[in-house]
Amino acid sequence: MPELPEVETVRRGLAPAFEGTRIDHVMQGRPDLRFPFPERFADRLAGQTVSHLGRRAKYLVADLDGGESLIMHLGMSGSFRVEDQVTGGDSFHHERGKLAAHDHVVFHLQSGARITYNDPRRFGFMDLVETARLPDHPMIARLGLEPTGNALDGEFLASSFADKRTSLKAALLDQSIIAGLGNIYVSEALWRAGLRPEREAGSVDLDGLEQLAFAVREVIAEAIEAGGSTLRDHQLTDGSLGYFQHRFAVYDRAGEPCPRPGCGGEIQRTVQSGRSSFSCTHCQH
DNA sequence: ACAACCTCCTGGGGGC
DNA sequence: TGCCCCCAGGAGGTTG
Repeated sequence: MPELPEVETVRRGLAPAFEGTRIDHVMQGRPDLRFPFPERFADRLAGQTVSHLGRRAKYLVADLDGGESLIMHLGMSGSFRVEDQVTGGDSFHHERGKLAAHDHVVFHLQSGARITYNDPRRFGFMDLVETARLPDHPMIARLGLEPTGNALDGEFLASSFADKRTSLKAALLDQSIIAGLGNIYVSEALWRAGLRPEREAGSVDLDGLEQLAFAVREVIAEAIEAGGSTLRDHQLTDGSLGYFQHRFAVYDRAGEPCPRPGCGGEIQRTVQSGRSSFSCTHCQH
């Protein structure tokens, strides 16, 4: 699933089609994804206009002019596609209820465009909440710092990681500390900072944490710039691909030489709480 | 409170 | 070709 850079890329692709156009109607292919859709989901969206499509961590948030916000999470395998100016019988076909495999929600817009949410594994979800109560939503309320701004620095990590016995890997995946990192960018950031994923979070000194904060912000910024990473499912909303995966230093590169100049180490895959970590045996400590 | 599992679900790839 | 097992970008829930 998409991590923050992929979700931000999706947001940028969707915003021009979504914002400022009325939602004529919504087709919903099933009653639930990871969770049940909220009551009268499709009816509540019909006739509304998306005033702004934003993002918080890995969540997309579409503010509606009726005072509610639509929260969308892509889970592991969710994606959107935008089809402009749907023409002829194809559109008619869709409105009659024919959905392609794993298409779960179709937004029919007044502009004539169609936005389709597809999610094979169905770990994603959508919810509606009063915009004023968005900060209190259970999935939003506990989120930590965005890794995109100045607030994420060594001091912040020092106070967040103090006395933490858990690994750096687990601490960086904890969305209540930094919100938006996932399995790929945690491995990449730790490699850039020269820190082992298994290292106890509370054991890193301030200098190391400053390097880590810098590495997280840098890798996230570069990945957003590149349009995210395309592994299996993630594509941009127009069907094109992000290309940050070509710049992975360690992710999914077990057995390859460490790309750090002069290092000479080998990248290894380890498993922590059931998830893969990739790191260099030589230059990460 | 914390940390290490397990779980939801489908599909792709590798080994035999 | 088929089958079976493992793996996958998330994260809430349960266990100890």
